[in-house]
Amino acid sequence: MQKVVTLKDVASVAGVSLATASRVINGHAGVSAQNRAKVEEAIRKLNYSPNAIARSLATGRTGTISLIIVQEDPIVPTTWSHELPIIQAIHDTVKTQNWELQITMCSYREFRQPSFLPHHLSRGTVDGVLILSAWLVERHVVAELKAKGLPFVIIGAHDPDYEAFCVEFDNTEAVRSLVKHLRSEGHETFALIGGAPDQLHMEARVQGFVSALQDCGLPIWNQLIEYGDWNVESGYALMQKLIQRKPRPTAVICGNDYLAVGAMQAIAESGLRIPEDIAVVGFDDTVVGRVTLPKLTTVRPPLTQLGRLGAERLVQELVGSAADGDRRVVLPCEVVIRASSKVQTNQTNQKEAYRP
Amino acid sequence: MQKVVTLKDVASVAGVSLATASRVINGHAGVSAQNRAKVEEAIRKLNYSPNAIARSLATGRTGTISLIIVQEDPIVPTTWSHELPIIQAIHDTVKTQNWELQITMCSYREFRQPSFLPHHLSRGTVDGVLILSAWLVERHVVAELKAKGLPFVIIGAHDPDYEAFCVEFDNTEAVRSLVKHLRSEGHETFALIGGAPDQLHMEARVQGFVSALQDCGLPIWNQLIEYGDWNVESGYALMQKLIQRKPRPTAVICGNDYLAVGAMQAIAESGLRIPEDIAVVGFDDTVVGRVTLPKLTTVRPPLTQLGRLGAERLVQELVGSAADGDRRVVLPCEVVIRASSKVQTNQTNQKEAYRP
DNA sequence: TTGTATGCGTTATCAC
DNA sequence: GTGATAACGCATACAA
Repeated sequence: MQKVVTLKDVASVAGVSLATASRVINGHAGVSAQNRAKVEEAIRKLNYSPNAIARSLATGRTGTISLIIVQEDPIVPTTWSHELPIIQAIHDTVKTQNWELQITMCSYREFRQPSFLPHHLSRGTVDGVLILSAWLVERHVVAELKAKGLPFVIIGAHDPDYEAFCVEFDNTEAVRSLVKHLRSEGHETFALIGGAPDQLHMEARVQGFVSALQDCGLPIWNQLIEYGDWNVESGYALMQKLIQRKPRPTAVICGNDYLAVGAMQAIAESGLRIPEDIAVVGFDDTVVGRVTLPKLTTVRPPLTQLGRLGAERLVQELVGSAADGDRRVVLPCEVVIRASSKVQTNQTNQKEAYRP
Repeated sequence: MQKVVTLKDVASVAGVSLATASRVINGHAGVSAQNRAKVEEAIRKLNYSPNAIARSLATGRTGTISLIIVQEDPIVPTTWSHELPIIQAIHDTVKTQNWELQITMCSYREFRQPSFLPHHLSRGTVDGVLILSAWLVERHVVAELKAKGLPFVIIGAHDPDYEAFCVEFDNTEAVRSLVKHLRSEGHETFALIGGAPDQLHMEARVQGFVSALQDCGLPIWNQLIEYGDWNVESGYALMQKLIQRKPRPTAVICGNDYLAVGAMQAIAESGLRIPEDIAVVGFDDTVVGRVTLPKLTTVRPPLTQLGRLGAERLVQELVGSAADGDRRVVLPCEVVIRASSKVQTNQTNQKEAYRP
């Protein structure tokens, strides 16, 4: 337990006042080169580093950002694969800009409670907040943050009135692209299976699904939409139901790759062929979609970009350099077409580079 | 931006001194019931909550724990699936005990640099440290933390001298169990493929592999050990090499499930059967092992327990209730036997419940 | 350019 | 029981 060295020590060793030492530390102008050198020497000699707590108390700024990760309850491990690149990008961006990151995870249920935010943020230990959620961020949350004067950014979701800055990706357009692709493969009977319908991205995908079918002039009764969980088992079970339908769908869009893999298993067991009898597409481009046979057509959301943009925006807000741009940023997704939705014309079993 | 209410406001509204108000807040004895009530009333009325920063400065304690996640460089997303349950468990444990969690990720290369820890921890903003790593935590890191008087716990690794408290799981014994299982299936020629050999758990697995073969009385030349990355592509490539070997291994133990899936693809392409010609087993029990055909035998490490125990231990240390037990905790793994290593005797295609 | 003095919001140590 | 008051370590307005 080494004696903790304070600014006072530095000042006395350097033979200057506390104020001068402080000025050097903070790079303020108006210090003679001579004194500056002496202070820097003392700092090195004493191996001094400022106490961030004391500094925070004096300045009113903490230098830390709170990341609130809103999750399913109970937690679904498979959704993690979707959130991780976002979190990673947030972390890297925040750290690069010399901010600390404090992470809190909570369920959507907890997050909605009126007492959650006050309890979590009343400590005065953070300067800004990032909310990573798949659900609507309700008005009272936005109001609470605004009342506290805490800058915040919503990542992956938005608030009902689009009052807050948010960055999302375009789920609607992604599904529309999938439908278009499947349509070009000759499909006419579509189904959609997904996880919890209360999540915003699911809502957006359903919307894309419906609107795309309308655009194609396909009758509404062709819509077959089923909800379950975000996992393999759910995909399996829902697909079994779909196979019984008349007319049987020939193209199934799944809310994520796990659902899709489950669906593929159900199709294979029933003796039908993929994609000849039923085409399957997933969402998220996770590794499971690359180890199935056939490989899975899927959607690759710009997760890293999402996290980076959200974090960058918050930091800008915090340092006061935020431009007055659109409050809502919607990023496009990339559709990755593989064999599960496209009948191979040439037999070149193209090797695809592994993309994490 | 609402006016921030301080303890002074509470005291004046309650008509007592700062000290008395503080005593009530902190639940100290020696306050009259009458004054206590008045203060509590004022707190409610003003919606007061203490400023954690000021409190930290006064007490010298911050109430936050730093979690340092040491990762591959560049980051391998697949290792995340291994770390996530640990992180989740750490988070939940820490939060339940009313501590804040500050998370930092860094590469092993960064972590090793002598300047990393000082830079990261010199701010005085954390009371304790959790290190989540797959690599050896070097002496200078341990020394640095001890010098700072910061309690810390190593999760998933250890230091060279076992001076620090650490919690790991038993990789050696897990591989020994796998070998024993495969031996009982009649295998005599074993191979091991894994990721980076510098990681501690890989080292331990190799050790288990070698010792188990010795125990079985199998000649050392039968050892076939190959290293690559932790992903599907690596498993595919390494397996292709192994297939060429004479004698050809009939049982392959893979460092994780992704490697195993890649290996299975290579075996399938070569026209060999799993498990009749070559048995394959993985590690980690991730979802990919449940969507392959046949399903993958694997090892399920006690990840949640690992995180919980580590975090609990640190908290005990911080509140001074740590018992003087073993400094090293080694948790057993569970072997999950599926069709990729066991020739089915009965044709009941048993449905296994999905376990995240 | 430099130093003195005050405040940041708490806790804790005294006297009372 | 209670209330001044001195820390805690730093930043900064102000005076010099």
